[in-house]
Amino acid sequence: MYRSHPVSDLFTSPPGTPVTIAGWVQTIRDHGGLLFIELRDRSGRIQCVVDAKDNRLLEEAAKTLRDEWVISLHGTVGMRPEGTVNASVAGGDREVRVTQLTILNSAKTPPFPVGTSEEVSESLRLTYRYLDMRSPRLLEALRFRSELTALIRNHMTACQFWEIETPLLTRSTPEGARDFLVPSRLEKGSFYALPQSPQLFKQLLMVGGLERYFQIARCFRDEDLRADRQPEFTQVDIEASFLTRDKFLGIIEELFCDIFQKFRGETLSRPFMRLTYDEAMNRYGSDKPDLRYDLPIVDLTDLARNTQFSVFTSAVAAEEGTVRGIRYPGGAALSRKEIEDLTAWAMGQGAKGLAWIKSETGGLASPILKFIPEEVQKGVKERLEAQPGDLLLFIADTRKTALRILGALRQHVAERAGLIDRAKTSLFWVVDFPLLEWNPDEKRYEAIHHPFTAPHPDDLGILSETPEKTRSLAYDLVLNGTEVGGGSLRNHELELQRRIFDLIGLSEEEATRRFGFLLEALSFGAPPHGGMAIGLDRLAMILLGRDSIREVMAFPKTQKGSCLLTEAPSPVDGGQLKELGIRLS
RNA sequence: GGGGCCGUAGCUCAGCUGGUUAGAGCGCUGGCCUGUCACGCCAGAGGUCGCGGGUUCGAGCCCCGUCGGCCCCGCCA
Repeated sequence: MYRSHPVSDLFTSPPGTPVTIAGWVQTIRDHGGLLFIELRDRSGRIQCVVDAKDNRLLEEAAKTLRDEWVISLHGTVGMRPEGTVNASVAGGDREVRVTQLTILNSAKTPPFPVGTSEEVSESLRLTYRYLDMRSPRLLEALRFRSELTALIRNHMTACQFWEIETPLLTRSTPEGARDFLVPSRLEKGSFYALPQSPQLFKQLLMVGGLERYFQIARCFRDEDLRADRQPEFTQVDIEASFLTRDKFLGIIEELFCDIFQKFRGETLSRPFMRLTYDEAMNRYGSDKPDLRYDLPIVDLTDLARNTQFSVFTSAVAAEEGTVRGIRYPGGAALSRKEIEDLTAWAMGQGAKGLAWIKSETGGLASPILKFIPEEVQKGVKERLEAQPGDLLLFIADTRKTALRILGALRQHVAERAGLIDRAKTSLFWVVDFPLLEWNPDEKRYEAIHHPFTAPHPDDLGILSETPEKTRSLAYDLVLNGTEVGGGSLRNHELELQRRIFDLIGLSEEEATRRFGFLLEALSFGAPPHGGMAIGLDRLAMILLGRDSIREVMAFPKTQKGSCLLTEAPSPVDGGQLKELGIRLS
């Protein structure tokens, strides 16, 4: 027998319990004749004692042990003598008195300290991921993720959703992200693509009458990486038939209530807040604002018109021109240099400049005040609800640019001013996204969500005349300023789907060539349906408070998409390429 | 495609204005030690300063290129 208990069970075992435990040697403290072996398994660590005066041979064997060797120990649980209790660790009040030691495997000296909190470069940890995994930090993340996945699976199954797998070898759909391609041997010159998401399949499942589907689905996108983006990642993919948008959102809300109850002990109130896209953009300059703090963006265009400040007046005179501002609580304390840095930061975001006014106990202060009439100053102060000690910041630009920069500035300011309460949860829906967006480069409309998204029924009348003003039935779920999920109701009527394809400049032949199978499916009695995809990795990352998605994946890739452990991607030998009919240029 | 930060012993780092033999702590190896828990004490080994080129009497340090890691913009329906 290798073991009778996981280590953490011993923390509550009564003294005298005979136990066999197995794991890795965390450390050995050799006092010459008396040895302490700290044994680690995935559940925890326990101190084990070997005493030469009880068993000299055992003590000699124990002396040969080294860190990270794999051993099995037999002994009895005992309480530590008075004065030797370590209150700072779990199980620090007891120890295992060893009577038998089996060496299961030796180990080379690890390239970095294993299982400690010491910081080691991430690239080294990725190269030896299996060693890094032995640390509580990574074990906790992987255990949490497993429990999260289990809860989602149980919840969805209990709600009558069926878990269905969809193909990983599928066809390329050039709309959207870049595909990873897989060459076909049987049909040389043709390629499969790895799915960016199971989007089309889940709609086909609805046409197939499955009514409620979900999947913990791996997705692949060949785009540049970020701290929260990997080339392969996991989505909780969901689709359902015969549900209105609000009914469907309710189902997702129940899932998130379950998640927050179990993992945060937090009871979320339903329904979740619904923010329209327009509200989110106008008030917070982002379609995924962090509402753990408010700090709204304020429109000052009408006031700016009545100044002699040419930056403002010329911006306002331009098409779509606007002046908007934001409060930086406590920002009046910033030095000239700090304000310059802030300006440089804003310009890095694409701002042409950053106008500012300090709100002090004595009144306002700023180099631009001389261009601003008294009553306009008063209006600005009131509208921004400026308190003494605040710094007021202004961007004059087109509406779109001004909002985007102020949205970024809002986040930046909140971080700097320490306005973000980490204990808070901000979870809400953003709804009524626009359906389409004009792409000036390609001179055509593009789907904002994806081309299967249904237009808002109230806007069907304006779809043809002003496509860009048409709202859609798309929705995003935003958690603490991160989009954790998004979806939409789909076009289940063939004619409407054809109209959308037409609007995004997809000719009938092209639409048939790419999505003919879907269009045909829609013609065979597709039910009203819609769904959503939740980013499982991101959700786990946020719930654990980690700042990188790599922290919640067992084997993540680097920013250049390589796996330092397996050294993928790698060249392949000529024979393999020949078989596939591929010649490298 | 673009911007920024980083690369010195197994690990984490220091290394001044370019100066002679590149250091520390931890780890490792050997020895001692019977209540430690970052055990302690003694001794020892350990370096392609990421790589290539250049400037210089002289480069870990300056310049150019390159490789790798991280963060960001673009990109990610």
